[in-house]
Amino acid sequence: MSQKVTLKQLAQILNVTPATISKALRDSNDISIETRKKVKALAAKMGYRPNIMARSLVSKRTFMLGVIVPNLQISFFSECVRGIYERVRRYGYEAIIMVNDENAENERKNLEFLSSLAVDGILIDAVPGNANHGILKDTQKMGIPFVSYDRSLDTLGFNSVTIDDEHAAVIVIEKLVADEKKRILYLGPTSGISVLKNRYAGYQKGLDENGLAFDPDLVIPCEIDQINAYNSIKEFIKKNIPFDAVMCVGGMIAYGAGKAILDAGYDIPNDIAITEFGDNDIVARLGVPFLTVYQYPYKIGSMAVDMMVGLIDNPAKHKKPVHKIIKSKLIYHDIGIKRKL
Amino acid sequence: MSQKVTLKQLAQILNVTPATISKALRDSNDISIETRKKVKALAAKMGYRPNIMARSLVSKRTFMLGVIVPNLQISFFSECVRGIYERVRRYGYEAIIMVNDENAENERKNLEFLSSLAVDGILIDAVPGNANHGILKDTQKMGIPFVSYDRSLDTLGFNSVTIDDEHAAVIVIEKLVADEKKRILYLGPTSGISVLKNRYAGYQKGLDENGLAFDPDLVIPCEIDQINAYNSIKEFIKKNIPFDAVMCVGGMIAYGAGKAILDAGYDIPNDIAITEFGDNDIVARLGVPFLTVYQYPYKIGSMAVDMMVGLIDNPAKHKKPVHKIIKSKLIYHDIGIKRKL
DNA sequence: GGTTTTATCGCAAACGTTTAAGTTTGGTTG
DNA sequence: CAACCAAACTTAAACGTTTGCGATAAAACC
Repeated sequence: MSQKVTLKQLAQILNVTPATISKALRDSNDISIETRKKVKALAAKMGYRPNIMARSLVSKRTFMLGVIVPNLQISFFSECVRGIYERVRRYGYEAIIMVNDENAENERKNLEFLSSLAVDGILIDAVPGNANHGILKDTQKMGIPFVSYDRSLDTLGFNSVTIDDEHAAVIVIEKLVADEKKRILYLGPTSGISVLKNRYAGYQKGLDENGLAFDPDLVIPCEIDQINAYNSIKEFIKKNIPFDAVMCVGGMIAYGAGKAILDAGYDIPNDIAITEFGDNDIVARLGVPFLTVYQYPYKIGSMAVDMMVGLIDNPAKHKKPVHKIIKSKLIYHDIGIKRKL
Repeated sequence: MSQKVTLKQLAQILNVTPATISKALRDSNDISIETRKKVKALAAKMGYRPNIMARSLVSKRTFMLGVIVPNLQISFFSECVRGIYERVRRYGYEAIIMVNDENAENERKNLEFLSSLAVDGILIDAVPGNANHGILKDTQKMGIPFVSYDRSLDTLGFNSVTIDDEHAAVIVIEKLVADEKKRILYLGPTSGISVLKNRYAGYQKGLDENGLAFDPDLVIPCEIDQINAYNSIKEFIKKNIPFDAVMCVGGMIAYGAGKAILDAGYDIPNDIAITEFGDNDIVARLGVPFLTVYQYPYKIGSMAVDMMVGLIDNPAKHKKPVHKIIKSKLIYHDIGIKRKL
């Protein structure tokens, strides 16, 4: 055993044709039971591993699902991925995980690779913007089905699994108001992907429903990036505009913002409360309590897989896109409270 | 454009053979410049994507590297993976990421899949135990080179990139002793993978060098699992054996142990200090200060890739296994300290 | 006993590429 | 002008599978 074992080699040893081996291994009743036994025994002994590429070339199925995820550092995403690959395996597929790092160029390469690999379907949490809409559309037309998770891609007509962002944002505001907060900052992009738009809409709706006036000065656009969030808040604090809470669109931003607030000497959450979406581990690094929207990422992932498998098995469903929305849950993290006996 | 475009189709349209298209796309100077232009233009227009499987079948190279990682929830691992895939891409490869979830059975399936995929090499952070040593050895013999990262696999003669676990553990003890800690628990497996053995050895050596007696009662075996760690500490506390610090072999364990200690009403770190390896986000969830060994996971990943590419390009290096050791850094996380102006 | 069935296997094409070797055409050389 | 050469393709085999169809022989049927 010093190079890869092939069907042909097994065939030669047993004095039959490769076809016989192939059929024997797949338990075709074209082949006698005894021959099957012999073949399987030899295959096991020689450590035979079928070549997926050769198989897929003819069978037109790879039983691989492409997964594109923004990054693996944010626990929300890694939980999604876990939901995906655990579920995928149950269906007899394998997940090919690719990271776009919130970068359209990377995502394009991911898509090109996955379509070159001829995966049976792609689960995607796409970057903001429409830079890749062309490739996405093309890839879909080539017969590769898509399901978008977390962030929906309505304009492309993909099936999707998302959360109730707008409603969740409203609930967050409600809770902040109940905590006597009155001047709530919104930190993050306000447009682009659906998630952002919905959260921003929820922010406005929440203010309205709770008798607070919308103040454009309290909306701070910033990129989805720690450093950028840090600097944005730092600059804002310099303006001396009073505020008592920051609603952040995600964990990275919440961490950067929280750090800036702490560095400025404020108390979280007494002076300024912070909230985020995703219940991300990284926010805990601040060591202060925070409010978060838990989005059941594992469930998002596994449901996206269910949807995809349905799509593959019954492409007719592709006609009308299906959108699943998962209900989120508000959580208050009491981190940093020292306990004593 | 409604199904996959192949070389053959392009050839038919341009009235040439598939071979011509293939060569044109790879800029062979077998083909005239104008033909090349025409071919490339058409390929772009039709959205042609080469079929990786067909290509790899003949070229015997996939330019894919398999990556096996214990999980993606622990930030140490996800950082390793980031180091890997970013580096891998620079070399023109793609990373196929698989998770074993610390489970030998999963890992076996991962290995079988990767070898079926005929990846050009496998980077592995293997599960404890030798359940898969057989497959690992076989897979290697079939011509797939291995590099182990984080955890080494000495007995199999794989190249490896690891950290200075033993020395790091000694430094941790040193620091704890400087903080007046005298009865230091060791929590986690003491044998199995190299990492565990080395940390345990460092624990003993550290005690010795700092004038503390080794007490087997202070060594608590437990699995690498939050719940298990929680229960282990909970049980230990019931015994009323005094202790003032816990050295945990990893983030999961540190989190479980820390929770148990807090639940029992103790103060961290004043009553009991906790330490871990990996600087994992999850420990921050406790909201208390902790001591950690930062292991430069990104560097571990990228160096493992360098090593692998070297191995692929020059298989002669396979003769004598190379072991790289990365120096770690001690960090004290001051989480949970409330700041005021 | 002739015919039909059944079991067991071989044959050969196909999947989409790559590549060494061959072919044709036209031009250059001595 | 014969001999050679380079340019620009084509041919065909190969990579490791799968699969429908055909072949053979033994068994079963009436």
